[in-house]
Order: sequence, then structure tokens, then C-alpha cells
Amino acid sequence: MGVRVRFAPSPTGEPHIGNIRTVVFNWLFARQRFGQVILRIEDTDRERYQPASIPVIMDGMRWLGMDWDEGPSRDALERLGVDHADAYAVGGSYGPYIQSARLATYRRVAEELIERGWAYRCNCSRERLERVRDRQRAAGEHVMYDRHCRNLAVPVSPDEPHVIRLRVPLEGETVVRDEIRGKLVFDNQLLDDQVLLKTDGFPTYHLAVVVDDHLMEISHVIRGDDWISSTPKRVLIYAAMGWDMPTYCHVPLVNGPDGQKLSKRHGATSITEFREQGYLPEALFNFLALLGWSPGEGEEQEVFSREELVDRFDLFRVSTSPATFSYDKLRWMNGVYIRSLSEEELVERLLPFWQRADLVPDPCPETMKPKLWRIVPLIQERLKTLDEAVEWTAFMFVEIEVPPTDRLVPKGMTAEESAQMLEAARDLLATIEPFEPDAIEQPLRELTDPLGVSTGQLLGTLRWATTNQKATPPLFGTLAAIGRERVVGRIDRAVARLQEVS
RNA sequence: GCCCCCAUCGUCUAGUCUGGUCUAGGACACGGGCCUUUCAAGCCCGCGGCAGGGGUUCGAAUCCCCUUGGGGGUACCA
Repeated sequence: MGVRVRFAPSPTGEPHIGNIRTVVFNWLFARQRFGQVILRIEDTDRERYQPASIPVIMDGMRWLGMDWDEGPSRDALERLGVDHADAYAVGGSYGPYIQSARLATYRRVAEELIERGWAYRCNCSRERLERVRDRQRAAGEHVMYDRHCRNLAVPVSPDEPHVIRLRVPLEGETVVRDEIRGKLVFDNQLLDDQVLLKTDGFPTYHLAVVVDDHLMEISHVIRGDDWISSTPKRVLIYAAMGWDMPTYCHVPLVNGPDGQKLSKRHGATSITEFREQGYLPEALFNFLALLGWSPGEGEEQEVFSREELVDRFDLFRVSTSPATFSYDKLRWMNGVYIRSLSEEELVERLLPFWQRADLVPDPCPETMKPKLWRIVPLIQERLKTLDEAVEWTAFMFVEIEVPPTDRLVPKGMTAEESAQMLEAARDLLATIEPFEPDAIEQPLRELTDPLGVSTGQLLGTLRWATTNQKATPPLFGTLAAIGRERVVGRIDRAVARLQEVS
């Protein structure tokens, strides 16, 4: 039987990067085995439901280069109010792929479970349930439903509001085979009579996921290990219905640097944020694939193309212990990918960041392209994220403040000497032809001798005068990028400021 | 509280299944050096770990038990 995996997000907000890592594992496994990836929307929680997050999730997957073979159809998406439904629609023969469109199926299975003696109706109020739990907690007992409605002399009528609960066996054990962790054994006595169908007619996750995974013929359930402890409840449903179980693979969760669940306070957590902060999708994808998986066997490679990952990923080698998300390492890897980009490619990727910072008009005028082409090689090996290009290059696009005088006077020189030095540089730069890095470099260097200053004194001060920054890309290229007119103007203003104080 | 999962440098990890070749290897970060007009990049060097305690064994990071620590679950959330 072929591999069929699913990604089943619930549209309750921005997808968390930890969940995305799990999607990456699913996707890699499916592609490697020439299987299918199914996207299913689990919108059974009506209270937290946010329809706007559906396209966000889909955009995020696409941005990371992950496609899906089956998923919501155009009609289904339109019914949910998704704009440009066409762009996201895939469809497939196991639909609908949105749980709110499958309510009748869940109800049918729930009723069948009652008939088979594996479920029962319950009309306990939330207040009563809370009281029971409070009492159990106070008494230090295992907190679970007290099964009040399980053996009522007169069962709860189907006509009054009620939920349907799973009738968990009172004895014995439920065994879950996990392909990554081995055999997991659970004592049935500790399993709750889980609600399967809520009063509002929607299924809970436990019912819906089992029904859908079965009907959609999912072969491998690859998900976070936070689902482990509730797995036996679902295994019981399979058993009750006489269905074959999928292969379970529980992968470790992703924590923040402090070992706690990764959250906004640690940094970016949603794909949208990573994108806006200037991470390359191919770098993030590579990084995510290594979060919990490694090629092993003395292999030391860490930078892998998508194709290599598809080829070499091994689901059954995935680690069992949680990983900490290291922004430092991601930044490093992003830099590796940025450096490997062609200059054309990098210009294209940088453009939106410059435009968002209002340094470059949108659309970018053709006349501006040569300037961008000049800039990119100067910053390529300095960038860790794309958005850093803005700070690195802003002074090449817009006018700067005149630097403070103490920055314009190098060690061992007076303000007057420095002013003279800058004027000499100014005169040179005003006339040099062409105003290109190669043409500028030699004459400028030769200026140090007659002036009796060091290269550091001259270039360092010139850097401050023309950029108002301590660190910049290589100076000769930078001057050329700024342009002769502006360079001369900036030096003049710097000299003027020095003359004020001397 | 109860249940479950996990445990190698600060972090990601190789090694654990199939004990010896591991005085534990790599990467990020960090420190130092080289290069150098600054910042990067690159190269070299360094720092740094088998959570603790019991077993089993000629021999344990590797197998078993306990403790500790971390994480997860404990909902008419997913």
C-alpha cells in the first residue's frame, strides 16, 4: 500500500513553527516514498475558529515549497469565505477535506459506536463535570469523568441535548505501537470516557481524526508527541469499529531557548514572521528538517538541498527527545544560503525589503537597477537575513546626518588636521574618473603618504564622514554606490562641522 | 495530584538498538589568532558534555533499576 500522510491544521490562528516542522517531516516522508500529501482542515472547534487563517496556512506551506496532492476544493473554500479560492483549490476523491463538511459522517459513526456498545449518551452539565473534577483534584485522584451516565437505568434520550462518550473498557491495557518509540502501553483504568460528539453536533478531535484518517486511507500518522497520551482513546475507536490502524510516528516537540514551549517571547514563531524578517524559505526548510532529524552515521553535512533532503530523510531515525529552536543557528544557515544566491537572485529577493523601507520605489524604476546591482555584491556576504540589507544600505539611498565631531577626528590627530585630510580626499574624489571602486582605490591610498596619516586614519574618517556609520561594506565600493555628488557633499559638511569646533 | 514521554558540550546533534575501535566526533554560539580600511566572509587554534546513584559485565555514553531534572497530557481545544 502506498504512503498517504496528512497535514491537518486547525484554523485557529497563525501556524506555529513547531507544527510546521512536523509538516516538513510528513512532506519529506511522502515525497521520498512517492506518496500523497493530504491537507485537511480540522475546523471542529467553533469557538476558536478563525477562517482567515486557512489561506495563511496554505500560503505558508507554499512559501516553504511544500505542495499537497489532495485538499479542499474550490467550492469548499468559497463556502468558508476564502478569497481567491481558485488559487488554493486542489480537491481529490476522498473529500470533503474540511471537517465541518463531514458532520453527517461523524454522527453516523458515533451512533454506530453506541449500537456496538462502545459509546453512550451523556447529558451531564458542564457545572457538574467541573464539580467532579474539582473534587477529584482535591482528593488527589486521577481526574476524569465519573461515568455518571454510563449505566443509567434509563439511558439519556437522543432527543434531548447531549454528548456521546466513548465507553472505555474498565480493565486491561491498550497498546500503541509507535514506529519511533516502540511499544507504548496504557492502563485502561486511567483512560477517560472521552467525548466524541459535542452537544453542537460537531465531533471532537478524537472522533473526527480517526474517522477521517480511516476514510482517507492515511497510512502514516506523523504528529507531535503531545498527542501520545491521548492516542489509546483513538486506538480504542479503531478497535471498536474494526478498522485497521495507521502507522503511528510521534515526533518530538520544539522548545524555545529556555526549554519552554516556543512562543512569541522567544522570537518569530509563525511562518509569516520568518518571512518578514528576511529568512529564505529554503534555509528555513533545511533548518526545520534538521530539528529532530539528522543524517547520522558520521555524516557531517548540514546544508542540504530540498532534493537531498527528500532523498536522505529517514522518518524512523527521528529523535525521541525535544529540540530547542536555535535562532542563532538558523541565522547562520540563512547566511549560508544568502551567500550561495546569484547576484540577480539576491537583488530580486532584496527588492521587497528595500521597498517596504521606502528606500526603493515600487515598482522599481529601470534606472535604479544599476545601483542595486552595484550594491548587492557589497553586502551579500555580510547578510544573515534579508531585512538587514536595509540598515546596511540606507545611507546609499537617502541623505545622512552629519556625524558627531568626535567620530570625525581619528586617534592621534587634531580636528584641524582631520579637516585638511578630508579636504584632500574631497578634492581627489571630486575629480577622479571614472567614479568607480578600482579607480578610486589607488589614488586614495596614495594620499596617506603626503598627508602623513595611516590608511586607517584616512579611510576610517572618510567612512564616518560619508556614511555616518562605524561599520559599512568595503569603502571604495560603498563610495561608488553612494555616488560622487553625495560623497563630495557629505565630506564638505563634515569638514564644515570640524571647522566650527577648531 | 495523577498519567505519559524524554535525558551526550550553552544549543542542534553523531555514537545507544548490534556493550570494547569514544582519553566521546561534527555544527552553531563563545574566546583567541591569521587576513584586513571598518564590518563580514574565510582559515587556524581553543573553551565545553555522557544529570546523579546503584546494578549486570573482564569491560557501559551504550543494557537494567531508582532518583533528579525537563517536557507533554489530564476539556463538550486541537
